[in-house]
Amino acid sequence: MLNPAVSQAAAPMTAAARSARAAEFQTAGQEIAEVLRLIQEQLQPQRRIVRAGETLYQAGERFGNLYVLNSGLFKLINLSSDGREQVVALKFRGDWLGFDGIAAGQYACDAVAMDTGEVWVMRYDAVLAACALRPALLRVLHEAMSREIGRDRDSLMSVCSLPADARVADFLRYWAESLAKRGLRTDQITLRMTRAEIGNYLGMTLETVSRSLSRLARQQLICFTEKGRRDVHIPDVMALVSFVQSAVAPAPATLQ
Amino acid sequence: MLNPAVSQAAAPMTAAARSARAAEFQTAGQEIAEVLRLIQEQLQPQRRIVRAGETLYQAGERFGNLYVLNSGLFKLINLSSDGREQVVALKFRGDWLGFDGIAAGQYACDAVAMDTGEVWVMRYDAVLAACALRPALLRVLHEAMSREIGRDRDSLMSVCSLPADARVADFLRYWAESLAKRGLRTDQITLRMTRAEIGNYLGMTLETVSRSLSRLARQQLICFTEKGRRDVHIPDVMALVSFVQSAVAPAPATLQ
DNA sequence: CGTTCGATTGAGGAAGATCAATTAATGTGG
DNA sequence: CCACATTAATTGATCTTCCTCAATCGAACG
Repeated sequence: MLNPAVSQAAAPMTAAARSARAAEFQTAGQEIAEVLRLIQEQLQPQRRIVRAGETLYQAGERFGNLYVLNSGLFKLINLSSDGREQVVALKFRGDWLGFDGIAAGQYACDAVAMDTGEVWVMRYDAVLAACALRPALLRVLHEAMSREIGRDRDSLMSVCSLPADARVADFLRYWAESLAKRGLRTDQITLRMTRAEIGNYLGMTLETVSRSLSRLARQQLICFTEKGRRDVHIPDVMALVSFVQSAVAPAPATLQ
Repeated sequence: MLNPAVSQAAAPMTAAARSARAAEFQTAGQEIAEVLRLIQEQLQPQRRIVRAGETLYQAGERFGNLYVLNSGLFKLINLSSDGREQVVALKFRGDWLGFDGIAAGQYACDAVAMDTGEVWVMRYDAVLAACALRPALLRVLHEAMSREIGRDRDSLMSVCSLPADARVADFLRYWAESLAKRGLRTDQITLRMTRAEIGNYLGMTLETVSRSLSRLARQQLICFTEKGRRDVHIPDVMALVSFVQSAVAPAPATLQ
């Protein structure tokens, strides 16, 4: 978009940087588990099993609950007043859902499960009451909201400043790192979105998504499993990071 | 981008819809004033005058304060790990700043004043303490965070689903409505951003911003004042809304 | 009054959208 | 389990939007 697309093999990363990143994710995974434990203890939330395609809440619906994802995967679909609709966020284990409803007293988007999962349901009032007794819980709540703000802005930056291939690469990186932070396998990703949905999320057409994935595969940054192109194997997440960087800082022209 | 650009004069809006929208903004303006009063009473924040160009906090700086804007105008500039930087949000009277710092314990962006203004400075801990005593304050805080999440997503949608001209129109509409909600004059806007900054915020080049503004002016959706092209006169905000809609729902082909 | 920075406008080119055809996966009823 | 229908994905050809490069103009400022 703004920057020239650079189609090049990615630069490698040092082993030190690699293990630092891995350690960071490991502690993050522990934190997520701790937070879930705290929520469970303090709020005794109602558990709800959702299946792929089920809607947790819908845009316009009266706000009242907050949700925490214990397992599974959600997409949030925003609708504008003029009828556009778009995937604006993805939610993984440990993420909260429903914050968007607090401001106006009604949810601003649809929360749709992309997989079977378990959601913890809590009345917002009950959360507030528990927070009043347990400051740690309030801190956790605010951290979650703050993280959501930060993530939304990162999405905006990706869409605004990266060319299509890098945007897809950054999307895969984000997905892989989200799994890594939760202690899940990161080399094999099952994309539970169609090309059209990915494109909708990233601000491009499904054809461009398909072409970008093909190009990334041709450059060995990803590979498809033998059965189906829904599963993506990422041999090295850092290579994706480097690829995005190389697209931003185009062609250093043998500078050192 | 995703949708075909439609260059047409905008459809008018009913007087009823117009006044409903105006009333909505008036009550919003009162709410903002009330919220500011509540904050002032409960927190007795330290006041700080900022001048255009001054930085309230910077990315990476240790988090500790939250801020509320009593007057003036701020931009938030996000920086990615690979060096890209982008305007990701604008802040008006009554808006909070600093939420992005809660999650990681350090701010994630630069907050830069675009105008002389007054900022209220509060320790995050002090805010939490006050919230513990006054549930209304906690509600206000959460509403502000929720609104920020919602706004960020609207930005994302605009960038992902609108062609350049509509994106600029939507930007002007957002700015005008932000002023309207605060009881300020909405027909005359002083853009305190260069074309380059606007383009950076909207994900397009400064030339495209310039051309889009020229086209909007040619269609009488905006006009420039005699002195300078920094001031934009918007004769009818609703016409901008209609223009964006017409770009989304392309050419109904004389349907009715 | 020249210098500088920002804005405008034009010409050409490139990334990505659109249209279209083909192939692969998924599902359905017999 | 297969034939068929349906939906998703890929790939190619063409067209549009917007980016890039460049020149000009205007405003602000020392």
